[in-house]
Amino acid sequence: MTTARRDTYTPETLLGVAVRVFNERGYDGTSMEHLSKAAGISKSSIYHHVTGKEELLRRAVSRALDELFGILDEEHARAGRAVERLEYVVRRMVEVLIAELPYVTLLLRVRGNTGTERWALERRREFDHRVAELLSAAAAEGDVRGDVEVRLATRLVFGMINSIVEWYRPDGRGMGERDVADAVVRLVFSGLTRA
Amino acid sequence: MTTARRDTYTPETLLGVAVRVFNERGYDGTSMEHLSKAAGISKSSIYHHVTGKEELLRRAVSRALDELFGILDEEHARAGRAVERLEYVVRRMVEVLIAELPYVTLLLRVRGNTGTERWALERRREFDHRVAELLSAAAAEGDVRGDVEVRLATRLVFGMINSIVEWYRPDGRGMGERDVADAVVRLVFSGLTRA
DNA sequence: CCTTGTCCCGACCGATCGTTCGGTTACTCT
DNA sequence: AGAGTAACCGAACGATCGGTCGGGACAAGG
Repeated sequence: MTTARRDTYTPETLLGVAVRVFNERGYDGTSMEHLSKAAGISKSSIYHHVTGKEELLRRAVSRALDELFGILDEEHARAGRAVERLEYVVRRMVEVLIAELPYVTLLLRVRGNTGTERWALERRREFDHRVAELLSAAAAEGDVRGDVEVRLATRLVFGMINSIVEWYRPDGRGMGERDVADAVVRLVFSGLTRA
Repeated sequence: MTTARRDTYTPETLLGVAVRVFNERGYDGTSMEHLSKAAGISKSSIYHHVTGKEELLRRAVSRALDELFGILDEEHARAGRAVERLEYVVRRMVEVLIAELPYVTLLLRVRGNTGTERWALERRREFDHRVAELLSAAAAEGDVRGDVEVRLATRLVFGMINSIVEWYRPDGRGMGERDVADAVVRLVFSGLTRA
């Protein structure tokens, strides 16, 4: 049992392949046969590393959820004026979305057909709720406009941020995560209109 | 062949049922058996009305695309300052999304596994491009900020608008499409920050 | 009455689904 | 050299997939 090992799969490296295929074809649209072709091993070999298709999904969405909830525990998300904490969380969400792009992409597309998917949807709702509370606090402190309902605004802002997974591709020397985060923060807080 | 007919399916009424199930379970996650249960007729009877599963998808996304492209032909989308045409298109997109909610929802979720899905993706890209041109024109006329790239801003605005299908439910006397459209226009052009 | 066509059904098709199983290869450790 | 085991494979499982087929119920039109 040496530490150095290669050109063989671990659950983690197999997960990388699976998540990529899941995102290309959709979870339901991906068969174990598709996964085996993409991984270059036989269908039955996959079961040597993981218990089945659903474990791959669970591992992937867990990783994404852990990263997102981690944001809320960071210092800048817990101290200061609510509007500043909100801006920090928005910026960090963009960064996490891009850093963990395939995993978050998968998370944002689950429909709720299996137990794992329903659990993921529930945790997502919990995260949304935590951010909505931030926005609500910022409104109470008078730092954001009061003529748009908090719940509605939260959903629209989440919609903007989450849409990143639909088009961002990390091709060399396009825009970096910093550029995207800046643009999102600017649009969310100041809008399109000329400053 | 009288005109008055009822309590029997037409391709259109069957489509309504199918689109609802597609949105609940995902297109790939929906079997013809699921559809037959939801429609209350046998699986084989479905083939009396439509040629198969994919025709249902094609009819649904076509309807959504026709409504969206229709916006661009309306008078207010073709005359006036670009920024005003853009605001009109944004508002009308929200209205169409809500009026044709299940059909647009399905359109926004296609992945590209079949020919029909790839065609839908292509037409969506074409629509996005048309709106991006509007935003570009508004920037050239000096009415929107120049420090956010047009292509990036378009995608983010689309992300915000399209996210409506993920949470809007037409339950009686919640917020109407007018409220949502107002909020979207306000956020897109002026942002969250207190006016 | 009988024909015609609409609407629907149960039974069934070959293909593919996620998963299991028995066995083989190849490397590590003693 | 021999034992143990991690990584892998082909073949096959029952279930379900999208779709086909021949025929029955029923109303309209002659």
